[in-house]
Amino acid sequence: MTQIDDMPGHLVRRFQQIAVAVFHAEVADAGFDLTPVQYAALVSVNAHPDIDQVTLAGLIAYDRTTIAGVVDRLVQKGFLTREVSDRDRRARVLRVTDAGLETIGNITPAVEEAQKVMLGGLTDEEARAFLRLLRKATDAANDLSRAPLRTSSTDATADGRIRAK
Amino acid sequence: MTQIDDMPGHLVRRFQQIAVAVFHAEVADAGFDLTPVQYAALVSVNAHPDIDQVTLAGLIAYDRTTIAGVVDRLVQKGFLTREVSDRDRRARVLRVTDAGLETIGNITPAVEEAQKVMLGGLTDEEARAFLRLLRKATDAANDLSRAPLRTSSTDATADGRIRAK
DNA sequence: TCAAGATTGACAGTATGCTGATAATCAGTG
DNA sequence: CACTGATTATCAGCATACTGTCAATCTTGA
Repeated sequence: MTQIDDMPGHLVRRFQQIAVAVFHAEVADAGFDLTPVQYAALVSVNAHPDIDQVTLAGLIAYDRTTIAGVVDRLVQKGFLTREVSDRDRRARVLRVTDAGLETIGNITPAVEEAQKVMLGGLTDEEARAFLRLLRKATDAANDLSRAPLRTSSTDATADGRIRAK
Repeated sequence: MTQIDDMPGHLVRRFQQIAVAVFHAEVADAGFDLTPVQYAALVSVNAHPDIDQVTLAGLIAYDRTTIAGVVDRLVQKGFLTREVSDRDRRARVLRVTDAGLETIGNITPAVEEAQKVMLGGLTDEEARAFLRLLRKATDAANDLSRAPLRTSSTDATADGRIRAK
Protein backbone atom coordinates (compact mmCIF):
# COMPACT_ATOMS: atom_id res chain seq x y z
CA MET A 1 0.00 0.00 0.00
CA THR A 2 1.32 3.39 -0.87
CA GLN A 3 0.56 6.17 1.56
CA ILE A 4 -0.35 8.42 -1.35
CA ASP A 5 -4.05 7.88 -0.81
CA ASP A 6 -3.85 9.70 2.50
CA MET A 7 -1.85 12.70 1.41
CA PRO A 8 -3.83 15.95 1.49
CA GLY A 9 -2.43 17.01 -1.87
CA HIS A 10 -3.59 13.83 -3.54
CA LEU A 11 -7.01 13.88 -1.92
CA VAL A 12 -7.53 17.49 -2.90
CA ARG A 13 -6.61 16.72 -6.48
CA ARG A 14 -9.18 13.92 -6.54
CA PHE A 15 -11.85 16.05 -4.97
CA GLN A 16 -11.20 18.86 -7.40
CA GLN A 17 -11.61 16.44 -10.29
CA ILE A 18 -14.92 15.36 -8.82
CA ALA A 19 -16.01 18.96 -8.28
CA VAL A 20 -15.34 19.84 -11.90
CA ALA A 21 -17.10 16.72 -13.17
CA VAL A 22 -20.16 17.40 -11.01
CA PHE A 23 -20.27 21.02 -12.12
CA HIS A 24 -20.14 20.00 -15.77
CA ALA A 25 -22.85 17.40 -15.32
CA GLU A 26 -25.29 19.68 -13.47
CA VAL A 27 -24.71 22.61 -15.79
CA ALA A 28 -25.05 20.44 -18.90
CA ASP A 29 -28.29 18.99 -17.52
CA ALA A 30 -29.61 22.51 -17.22
CA GLY A 31 -28.73 23.09 -20.87
CA PHE A 32 -25.65 25.26 -20.44
CA ASP A 33 -22.07 24.97 -21.58
CA LEU A 34 -19.93 26.86 -19.07
CA THR A 35 -16.88 25.63 -17.15
CA PRO A 36 -16.45 26.35 -13.45
CA VAL A 37 -13.72 28.82 -14.22
CA GLN A 38 -15.80 30.60 -16.84
CA TYR A 39 -18.71 30.79 -14.44
CA ALA A 40 -16.59 32.37 -11.72
CA ALA A 41 -15.19 34.91 -14.15
CA LEU A 42 -18.60 35.78 -15.56
CA VAL A 43 -20.17 36.29 -12.14
CA SER A 44 -17.24 38.37 -10.94
CA VAL A 45 -17.28 40.67 -13.94
CA ASN A 46 -20.97 41.14 -13.36
CA ALA A 47 -20.30 42.17 -9.78
CA HIS A 48 -17.55 44.55 -10.89
CA PRO A 49 -18.38 46.16 -14.22
CA ASP A 50 -15.51 47.66 -16.21
CA ILE A 51 -12.98 45.61 -14.29
CA ASP A 52 -9.62 44.95 -15.97
CA GLN A 53 -8.17 41.48 -16.38
CA VAL A 54 -5.49 41.66 -13.71
CA THR A 55 -7.94 42.83 -11.07
CA LEU A 56 -10.41 40.17 -12.11
CA ALA A 57 -7.69 37.54 -11.82
CA GLY A 58 -6.99 38.71 -8.28
CA LEU A 59 -10.65 38.54 -7.29
CA ILE A 60 -10.98 34.88 -8.19
CA ALA A 61 -7.39 33.71 -7.74
CA TYR A 62 -6.48 33.01 -11.35
CA ASP A 63 -3.09 33.39 -12.87
CA ARG A 64 -3.03 36.42 -15.12
CA THR A 65 -1.88 34.38 -18.10
CA THR A 66 -4.81 32.01 -17.60
CA ILE A 67 -7.44 34.72 -17.47
CA ALA A 68 -6.77 35.80 -21.04
CA GLY A 69 -7.92 32.50 -22.49
CA VAL A 70 -10.93 32.32 -20.21
CA VAL A 71 -12.02 35.82 -21.18
CA ASP A 72 -11.39 35.00 -24.84
CA ARG A 73 -13.87 32.15 -24.68
CA LEU A 74 -16.45 34.19 -22.81
CA VAL A 75 -16.16 36.95 -25.38
CA GLN A 76 -16.47 34.39 -28.16
CA LYS A 77 -19.62 32.99 -26.55
CA GLY A 78 -21.05 36.47 -26.46
CA PHE A 79 -21.18 36.74 -22.66
CA LEU A 80 -18.49 39.41 -22.22
CA THR A 81 -17.20 42.46 -24.04
CA ARG A 82 -13.54 43.48 -23.87
CA GLU A 83 -12.49 47.00 -24.79
CA VAL A 84 -9.38 49.07 -24.37
CA SER A 85 -9.75 51.35 -21.36
CA ASP A 86 -10.00 55.09 -21.86
CA ARG A 87 -7.95 55.85 -18.78
CA ASP A 88 -5.22 53.24 -19.20
CA ARG A 89 -4.58 52.08 -22.71
CA ARG A 90 -2.75 48.98 -21.43
CA ALA A 91 -5.88 47.71 -19.72
CA ARG A 92 -8.86 45.91 -21.26
CA VAL A 93 -12.17 46.75 -19.66
CA LEU A 94 -14.62 43.86 -19.23
CA ARG A 95 -18.39 44.00 -19.16
CA VAL A 96 -21.18 41.40 -19.14
CA THR A 97 -23.55 41.39 -22.13
CA ASP A 98 -27.29 40.87 -21.94
CA ALA A 99 -26.79 37.26 -22.98
CA GLY A 100 -24.26 36.87 -20.20
CA LEU A 101 -26.63 38.36 -17.69
CA GLU A 102 -29.39 36.01 -18.76
CA THR A 103 -27.08 33.02 -18.45
CA ILE A 104 -26.04 34.02 -14.96
CA GLY A 105 -29.68 34.24 -13.94
CA ASN A 106 -30.63 30.88 -15.35
CA ILE A 107 -27.58 28.82 -14.50
CA THR A 108 -27.37 29.60 -10.80
CA PRO A 109 -29.68 26.82 -9.57
CA ALA A 110 -27.58 24.23 -11.38
CA VAL A 111 -24.39 25.66 -9.92
CA GLU A 112 -25.79 25.57 -6.40
CA GLU A 113 -27.05 22.04 -6.91
CA ALA A 114 -23.55 21.02 -7.97
CA GLN A 115 -22.14 22.34 -4.71
CA LYS A 116 -24.56 20.13 -2.81
CA VAL A 117 -23.90 17.06 -4.91
CA MET A 118 -20.13 17.20 -4.52
CA LEU A 119 -20.56 17.25 -0.73
CA GLY A 120 -23.22 14.56 -0.83
CA GLY A 121 -21.15 12.19 1.28
CA LEU A 122 -21.13 14.55 4.25
CA THR A 123 -23.86 15.42 6.70
CA ASP A 124 -24.87 19.07 6.86
CA GLU A 125 -22.81 19.54 9.98
CA GLU A 126 -19.80 17.84 8.45
CA ALA A 127 -20.15 19.93 5.32
CA ARG A 128 -20.11 23.11 7.38
CA ALA A 129 -17.04 21.96 9.31
CA PHE A 130 -15.32 20.93 6.09
CA LEU A 131 -16.00 24.27 4.45
CA ARG A 132 -14.76 26.18 7.45
CA LEU A 133 -11.49 24.25 7.54
CA LEU A 134 -11.06 24.39 3.78
CA ARG A 135 -11.53 28.14 3.83
CA LYS A 136 -9.15 28.56 6.75
CA ALA A 137 -6.42 26.45 5.17
CA THR A 138 -6.83 28.13 1.81
CA ASP A 139 -6.79 31.67 3.16
CA ALA A 140 -3.76 30.97 5.33
CA ALA A 141 -1.76 29.63 2.39
CA ASN A 142 -3.10 32.13 -0.12
CA ASP A 143 0.22 33.78 -0.87
CA LEU A 144 1.97 30.51 -1.59
CA SER A 145 0.33 30.42 -5.00
CA ARG A 146 1.34 32.45 -8.01
CA ALA A 147 -2.32 33.38 -8.31
CA PRO A 148 -3.34 34.52 -4.83
CA LEU A 149 -6.75 35.93 -4.02
CA ARG A 150 -6.69 39.72 -3.89
CA THR A 151 -9.92 40.85 -2.37
CA SER A 152 -10.67 44.54 -2.44
CA SER A 153 -10.49 45.61 1.17
CA THR A 154 -11.15 49.12 -0.01
CA ASP A 155 -14.32 49.47 -1.98
CA ALA A 156 -14.56 50.01 -5.68
CA THR A 157 -13.09 53.32 -6.77
CA ALA A 158 -15.06 55.87 -8.72
CA ASP A 159 -14.44 54.08 -11.99
CA GLY A 160 -15.39 50.68 -10.66
CA ARG A 161 -11.81 49.62 -10.53
CA ILE A 162 -10.76 47.54 -7.53
CA ARG A 163 -7.39 48.14 -5.95
CA ALA A 164 -5.66 45.28 -4.26
CA LYS A 165 -4.27 45.45 -0.71
CA MET B 1 -19.75 40.61 -2.86
CA THR B 2 -20.17 37.52 -4.95
CA GLN B 3 -20.88 34.36 -3.07
CA ILE B 4 -18.32 32.55 -5.17
CA ASP B 5 -15.69 32.78 -2.49
CA ASP B 6 -17.73 30.49 -0.27
CA MET B 7 -18.52 27.82 -2.80
CA PRO B 8 -16.84 24.50 -2.07
CA GLY B 9 -15.91 24.06 -5.70
CA HIS B 10 -14.15 27.39 -5.85
CA LEU B 11 -12.36 26.90 -2.56
CA VAL B 12 -11.18 23.46 -3.60
CA ARG B 13 -9.84 24.84 -6.84
CA ARG B 14 -7.89 27.48 -4.95
CA PHE B 15 -6.56 24.99 -2.44
CA GLN B 16 -5.50 22.63 -5.18
CA GLN B 17 -3.58 25.43 -6.85
CA ILE B 18 -1.85 26.12 -3.57
CA ALA B 19 -1.10 22.45 -3.05
CA VAL B 20 0.56 22.16 -6.44
CA ALA B 21 2.57 25.35 -5.92
CA VAL B 22 3.78 24.20 -2.52
CA PHE B 23 4.71 20.79 -3.89
CA HIS B 24 6.72 22.36 -6.69
CA ALA B 25 8.49 24.73 -4.32
CA GLU B 26 9.48 22.09 -1.78
CA VAL B 27 10.54 19.58 -4.40
CA ALA B 28 12.54 22.18 -6.33
CA ASP B 29 14.24 23.25 -3.09
CA ALA B 30 15.32 19.67 -2.62
CA GLY B 31 16.79 19.70 -6.11
CA PHE B 32 14.18 17.65 -7.94
CA ASP B 33 11.95 18.29 -10.92
CA LEU B 34 8.86 16.14 -10.50
CA THR B 35 5.22 17.20 -10.61
CA PRO B 36 2.71 15.94 -8.03
CA VAL B 37 1.10 13.76 -10.64
CA GLN B 38 4.42 12.31 -11.76
CA TYR B 39 5.35 11.59 -8.15
CA ALA B 40 2.12 9.71 -7.52
CA ALA B 41 2.58 7.65 -10.66
CA LEU B 42 6.20 6.85 -9.87
CA VAL B 43 5.47 5.73 -6.32
CA SER B 44 2.52 3.65 -7.44
CA VAL B 45 4.46 1.84 -10.14
CA ASN B 46 7.10 1.11 -7.58
CA ALA B 47 4.50 -0.43 -5.29
CA HIS B 48 3.07 -2.48 -8.18
CA PRO B 49 5.81 -3.59 -10.57
CA ASP B 50 4.76 -4.61 -14.09
CA ILE B 51 1.48 -2.78 -13.74
CA ASP B 52 -0.27 -1.71 -16.95
CA GLN B 53 -1.39 1.86 -17.60
CA VAL B 54 -5.12 1.41 -17.09
CA THR B 55 -4.64 -0.30 -13.75
CA LEU B 56 -2.19 2.39 -12.69
CA ALA B 57 -4.69 5.07 -13.66
CA GLY B 58 -7.30 3.41 -11.46
CA LEU B 59 -4.94 3.23 -8.49
CA ILE B 60 -4.34 6.97 -8.44
CA ALA B 61 -7.56 8.21 -10.03
CA TYR B 62 -6.18 9.54 -13.30
CA ASP B 63 -8.01 9.60 -16.55
CA ARG B 64 -6.58 6.94 -18.83
CA THR B 65 -5.86 9.43 -21.57
CA THR B 66 -3.90 11.55 -19.10
CA ILE B 67 -1.72 8.73 -17.86
CA ALA B 68 -0.07 8.26 -21.24
CA GLY B 69 1.55 11.69 -21.18
CA VAL B 70 2.60 11.36 -17.57
CA VAL B 71 4.23 8.02 -18.22
CA ASP B 72 5.86 9.41 -21.36
CA ARG B 73 7.62 12.10 -19.32
CA LEU B 74 8.68 9.67 -16.63
CA VAL B 75 10.12 7.36 -19.27
CA GLN B 76 11.89 10.30 -20.88
CA LYS B 77 13.38 11.30 -17.54
CA GLY B 78 14.67 7.77 -17.16
CA PHE B 79 12.53 6.90 -14.14
CA LEU B 80 10.26 4.34 -15.77
CA THR B 81 10.48 1.67 -18.45
CA ARG B 82 7.51 0.81 -20.64
CA GLU B 83 7.40 -2.46 -22.54
CA VAL B 84 4.78 -4.45 -24.37
CA SER B 85 3.44 -7.18 -22.14
CA ASP B 86 4.17 -10.80 -22.98
CA ARG B 87 0.75 -11.96 -21.90
CA ASP B 88 -1.33 -9.19 -23.42
CA ARG B 89 0.15 -7.42 -26.40
CA ARG B 90 -2.26 -4.49 -25.97
CA ALA B 91 -0.84 -3.69 -22.56
CA ARG B 92 2.34 -1.77 -21.72
CA VAL B 93 4.09 -3.02 -18.63
CA LEU B 94 5.64 -0.35 -16.39
CA ARG B 95 8.63 -0.68 -14.11
CA VAL B 96 10.70 1.75 -12.04
CA THR B 97 14.38 2.12 -13.02
CA ASP B 98 17.26 2.42 -10.57
CA ALA B 99 17.27 6.17 -11.12
CA GLY B 100 13.56 6.25 -10.36
CA LEU B 101 14.08 4.26 -7.20
CA GLU B 102 16.79 6.61 -6.04
CA THR B 103 14.59 9.61 -6.72
CA ILE B 104 11.74 8.13 -4.72
CA GLY B 105 14.06 7.57 -1.81
CA ASN B 106 15.48 11.08 -1.81
CA ILE B 107 12.41 13.11 -2.65
CA THR B 108 10.10 11.76 0.03
CA PRO B 109 11.06 14.21 2.81
CA ALA B 110 10.31 17.15 0.54
CA VAL B 111 6.96 15.66 -0.42
CA GLU B 112 6.01 15.13 3.20
CA GLU B 113 7.12 18.63 4.09
CA ALA B 114 4.89 19.98 1.33
CA GLN B 115 1.88 18.23 2.87
CA LYS B 116 2.61 20.00 6.16
CA VAL B 117 3.15 23.39 4.57
CA MET B 118 -0.11 23.38 2.64
CA LEU B 119 -1.99 22.69 5.88
CA GLY B 120 0.07 25.24 7.79
CA GLY B 121 -2.97 27.36 8.60
CA LEU B 122 -4.62 24.57 10.57
CA THR B 123 -3.83 23.19 14.00
CA ASP B 124 -2.93 19.51 14.16
CA GLU B 125 -6.40 18.67 15.33
CA GLU B 126 -8.01 20.75 12.60
CA ALA B 127 -5.77 19.14 10.01
CA ARG B 128 -6.86 15.69 11.13
CA ALA B 129 -10.52 16.68 11.00
CA PHE B 130 -10.05 18.28 7.59
CA LEU B 131 -8.36 15.21 6.18
CA ARG B 132 -11.03 12.93 7.55
CA LEU B 133 -13.81 14.97 5.97
CA LEU B 134 -11.92 15.44 2.71
CA ARG B 135 -11.40 11.71 2.46
CA LYS B 136 -15.01 10.98 3.28
CA ALA B 137 -16.38 13.45 0.75
CA THR B 138 -13.96 12.28 -1.93
CA ASP B 139 -14.63 8.58 -1.43
CA ALA B 140 -18.38 9.10 -1.39
CA ALA B 141 -18.33 10.98 -4.70
CA ASN B 142 -15.63 8.82 -6.27
CA ASP B 143 -17.77 7.47 -9.08
CA LEU B 144 -18.94 10.91 -10.20
CA SER B 145 -15.59 11.43 -11.90
CA ARG B 146 -14.53 9.94 -15.20
CA ALA B 147 -11.35 8.88 -13.42
CA PRO B 148 -12.52 7.16 -10.23
CA LEU B 149 -10.17 5.48 -7.81
CA ARG B 150 -10.09 1.74 -8.35
CA THR B 151 -8.33 0.20 -5.41
CA SER B 152 -7.48 -3.46 -5.69
CA SER B 153 -9.73 -5.12 -3.15
CA THR B 154 -8.25 -8.40 -4.25
CA ASP B 155 -4.50 -8.57 -3.98
CA ALA B 156 -2.06 -8.54 -6.83
CA THR B 157 -2.38 -11.57 -9.03
CA ALA B 158 0.51 -13.88 -9.75
CA ASP B 159 1.89 -11.58 -12.41
CA GLY B 160 1.66 -8.47 -10.26
CA ARG B 161 -1.35 -7.27 -12.15
CA ILE B 162 -4.08 -5.64 -10.07
CA ARG B 163 -7.67 -6.36 -10.94
CA ALA B 164 -10.25 -3.74 -10.16
CA LYS B 165 -13.49 -4.50 -8.28
C1' DT C 1 10.44 66.98 -17.99
C1' DC C 2 12.58 62.76 -18.49
C1' DA C 3 14.45 58.51 -17.19
C1' DA C 4 13.68 54.35 -14.22
C1' DG C 5 10.67 51.24 -12.56
C1' DA C 6 6.17 49.14 -12.36
C1' DT C 7 2.09 47.40 -14.59
C1' DT C 8 -1.05 45.30 -18.25
C1' DG C 9 -1.61 42.18 -21.61
C1' DA C 10 0.14 38.94 -24.79
C1' DC C 11 2.94 34.97 -26.38
C1' DA C 12 5.63 30.49 -26.43
C1' DG C 13 6.25 26.38 -24.14
C1' DT C 14 5.01 22.67 -20.87
C1' DA C 15 1.80 19.76 -17.98
C1' DT C 16 -2.48 18.16 -16.43
C1' DG C 17 -7.43 16.75 -17.40
C1' DC C 18 -11.41 16.05 -20.23
C1' DT C 19 -14.49 14.19 -24.63
C1' DG C 20 -14.77 11.40 -28.36
C1' DA C 21 -12.79 8.45 -31.87
C1' DT C 22 -9.89 4.63 -33.55
C1' DA C 23 -6.72 0.57 -34.04
C1' DA C 24 -5.02 -3.55 -32.04
C1' DT C 25 -5.82 -7.24 -29.31
C1' DC C 26 -8.05 -10.42 -26.15
C1' DA C 27 -11.95 -13.31 -24.27
C1' DG C 28 -16.05 -15.72 -24.65
C1' DT C 29 -19.67 -17.96 -27.36
C1' DG C 30 -21.81 -20.69 -30.83
C1' DC D 1 -12.70 -21.71 -35.57
C1' DA D 2 -15.16 -17.41 -36.53
C1' DC D 3 -17.73 -13.69 -34.63
C1' DT D 4 -19.00 -10.44 -31.16
C1' DG D 5 -18.01 -7.62 -27.56
C1' DA D 6 -14.82 -5.83 -24.25
C1' DT D 7 -10.34 -3.95 -23.24
C1' DT D 8 -5.70 -1.35 -23.87
C1' DA D 9 -3.52 2.27 -25.74
C1' DT D 10 -3.32 6.21 -28.67
C1' DC D 11 -4.75 10.35 -31.04
C1' DA D 12 -7.00 14.93 -32.00
C1' DG D 13 -9.02 18.70 -29.90
C1' DC D 14 -10.27 21.72 -26.13
C1' DA D 15 -9.70 24.07 -21.43
C1' DT D 16 -7.25 25.13 -17.39
C1' DA D 17 -2.70 26.40 -15.03
C1' DC D 18 2.09 27.44 -14.76
C1' DT D 19 7.09 29.66 -16.09
C1' DG D 20 9.38 33.02 -18.47
C1' DT D 21 9.63 36.70 -21.75
C1' DC D 22 8.26 40.78 -24.24
C1' DA D 23 6.10 45.23 -25.90
C1' DA D 24 3.26 48.94 -24.71
C1' DT D 25 2.04 51.99 -21.38
C1' DC D 26 1.66 54.30 -17.00
C1' DT D 27 3.74 56.33 -12.66
C1' DT D 28 7.02 58.18 -9.94
C1' DG D 29 10.93 60.64 -8.62
C1' DA D 30 15.17 63.24 -9.64
